[in-house]
Amino acid sequence: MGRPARIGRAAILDAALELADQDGLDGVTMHAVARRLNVTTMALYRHMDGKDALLDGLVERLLTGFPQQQARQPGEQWLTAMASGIREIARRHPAVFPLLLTRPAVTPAAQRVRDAVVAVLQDAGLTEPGAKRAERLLSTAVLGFAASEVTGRFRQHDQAVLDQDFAELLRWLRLALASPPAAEENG
Amino acid sequence: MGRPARIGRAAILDAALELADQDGLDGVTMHAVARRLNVTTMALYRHMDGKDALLDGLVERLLTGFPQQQARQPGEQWLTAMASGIREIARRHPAVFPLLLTRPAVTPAAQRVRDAVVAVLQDAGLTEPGAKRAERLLSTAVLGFAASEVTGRFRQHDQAVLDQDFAELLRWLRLALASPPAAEENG
DNA sequence: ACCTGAACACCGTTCAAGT
DNA sequence: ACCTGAACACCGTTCAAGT
Repeated sequence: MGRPARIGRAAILDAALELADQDGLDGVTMHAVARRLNVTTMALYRHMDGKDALLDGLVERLLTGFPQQQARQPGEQWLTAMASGIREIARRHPAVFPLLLTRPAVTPAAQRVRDAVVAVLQDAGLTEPGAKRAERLLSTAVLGFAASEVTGRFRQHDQAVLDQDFAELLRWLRLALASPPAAEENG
Repeated sequence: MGRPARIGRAAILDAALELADQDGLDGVTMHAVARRLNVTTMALYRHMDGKDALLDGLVERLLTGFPQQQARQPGEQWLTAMASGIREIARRHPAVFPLLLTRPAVTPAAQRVRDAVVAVLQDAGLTEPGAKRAERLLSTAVLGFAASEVTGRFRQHDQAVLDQDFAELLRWLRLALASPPAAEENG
C-alpha cells in the first residue's frame, strides 16, 4: 500500500512563496512550482486543490507571520508594534502581500489574527461591537498602506517621506481610537 | 495608404471593461477581448501595447469616473461625497477596482484626481506638504475600504454593518483632518 | 497511495504575409 | 495602415496508467 510522499502541502507552499518573492505573482504557476520540486505538474494536484487553493495557502502563510499583540501594553505601543510588523511582512513578500486585501479574511488563520486585535481593543475599553468595527477599519488602513508602499503606488516618494506618512497614519489611528463613536449598534 | 481602422484603443477598453464586469479579471484576456470585437487577437496589438497596458487602461477608465470635488463646500461634505462616489465606482466595477491599490498612481489621470483632492485640503487650511500627505493617507483608507468591501474581505457582514463601518471611517478621517500634525517637513 | 504520460483548451506574443 | 494566418512557448486541469 503506497510509497512515501515526495512532496506535501508545506513543501509546495515553500516553493511557491520562494517563486513569488523572486519572480512576482506571475512567476507562481503550477508548472513552475512543480519544476522547482522536481516533480511533474500533475503531482501537485494530489496535495493542493488547484491554483486558487495555492494562492489561499500563500495568504495563510503571511497571516501566520503576523505579530501577535499582548493586551495591556503601556500607551498604544501595541499599535505601533503591530503595524510595523505588518509593514515588514509586506516588504519581505511584496508580491503576495496585496492578496491580503483581495481574498476574504475568513480562514482560521485570518480569524485568529482578527480575534487577537479585537481582544486588545476591548482591553483598551471598547465595547465588543466597537472593537470589531475598529479592527476592520484599522486592518484596512494598515494593510492598504503597506500594500500601496509595496506595489509602488507611492513610488514617486522616497523612504523618508513614506516613513513620515506611516507615522502620521499611526497618529490618525490613535486619534480615532481615543475618540469613541456616539452610538453603538450591530456587530 | 491604408484602410479605416475597425477598432481602436477606446473600443478595446470598452470591451475589456464589459468583460471584467461580467466575468471578473480572469475573463479579461487578449483573446476574449478580440473575440468580443470580432477581430483576431493579433489585431489588438496595433492599438494596445499588450496585456499590461490594457489593465493600466482599465485603471485609467475608473479614475476618470472619480468624483471631482469642489473646494469650499460647507463642512466636510466634500469628503462624504468623494468617498461615496469612490465606493459606487467599486460597486460598479468590482473586478477592476482593486487594481487601483496595485498599480502606481502616476499616470496623468491619477495625478489629476490627486491634485484635486490636494487643492481641497489646502483650501481647508492644510500646508502643501501636509495636504499631499493627507491625500495619500485619505485615498489609501478609502480605496482600501472600498476594495475590501468589493473583494469580499468583509463577506461575513451584511450591508447595514458595512454602511456603519463606512460612516465610522468617515468620522475617523474627519477627526484626523481636524487635528493638524505637530511638525511639517518633506513633501 | 503517490507519481507520470498523454492530452486538451486556452493564454500572451511575434512575424511574415495579405489588402 | 490595418488586419489575418501560422506558429510558439506556456498555462491550468483531467484521466488513465504505472509502481
